[in-house]
Amino acid sequence: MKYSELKDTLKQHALRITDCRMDVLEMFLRSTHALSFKDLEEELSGYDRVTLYRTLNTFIEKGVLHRIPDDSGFASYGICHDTCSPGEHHHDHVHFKCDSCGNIECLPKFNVPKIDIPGYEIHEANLVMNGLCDTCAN
Amino acid sequence: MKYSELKDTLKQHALRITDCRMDVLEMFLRSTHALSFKDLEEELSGYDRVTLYRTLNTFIEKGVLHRIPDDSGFASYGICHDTCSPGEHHHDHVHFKCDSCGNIECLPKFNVPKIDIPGYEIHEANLVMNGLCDTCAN
DNA sequence: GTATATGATGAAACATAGTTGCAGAAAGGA
DNA sequence: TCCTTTCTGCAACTATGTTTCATCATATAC
Repeated sequence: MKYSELKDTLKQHALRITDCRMDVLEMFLRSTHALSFKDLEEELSGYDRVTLYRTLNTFIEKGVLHRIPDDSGFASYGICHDTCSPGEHHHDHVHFKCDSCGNIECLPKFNVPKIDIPGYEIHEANLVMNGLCDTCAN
Repeated sequence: MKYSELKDTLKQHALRITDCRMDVLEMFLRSTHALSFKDLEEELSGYDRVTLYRTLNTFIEKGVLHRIPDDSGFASYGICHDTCSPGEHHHDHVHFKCDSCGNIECLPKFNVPKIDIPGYEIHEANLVMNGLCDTCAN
């Protein structure tokens, strides 16, 4: 990923260009799967824990990343490929967590089916699947 | 809920009859929605935090309760209405969390749609919806 | 009913995930 | 270059959940 492209991405989201943000963003764009806080902390050990947490939260606010719920309580984060605006995320894709390697993937090809519940107002739907990914299953 | 029925339920799951388990079970059977740890702690303040956590974990192991994933990291728990055996849960119903009152409900009438991902082996699927429940929406 | 083995409880300490306040440093515009 | 804004690092704090161990209760065998 080119430095100038990373910079443009940050600017597009009205974010200041800082070392930490550049490195975090680069790491997400390079990765094929979602990243946990632990992943970031291990690879970007030069930054303070707090700064990494704040960077993640800022990215979520500005629509760069989305939080992926996980039954184990560990949060993971994925790049927003859709058109997410600050404060408003529109993700209707399925997430998958491999029980073997632990990787979490966004599956943009699979949409969460719309379910209508009478009397309820649905704002968001998250579908997380568990099992074995194509690498671990074979 | 009758005392004798609660006792039978515990016995059916090979669990010893204790005050804490009876009270926790009774609370779940009485509630219309899923309960968080906080809910339990507030209402059953006579028991130690640790005991409540252990009771919940035991119930999950034995197939009495199931854990409901939540984007905010707070775990919630719901009664297993299906035929869950110790160590093996079979839940294919949808969960709903109200953004207004915070209540989490199991929706046994709505099943999680089966999605087949080529090369993947799916063991479990969780669908959590957010929005306004029928009480808060009207 | 009493003894006994097994399992449950409470208290303290520990572990982990995430947040807040504040001083100093860096980014970006004038 | 100056100045305002906002990031960063550090320390301390909060919240959620777990482990250890001594004590106590439950179920079962006698």
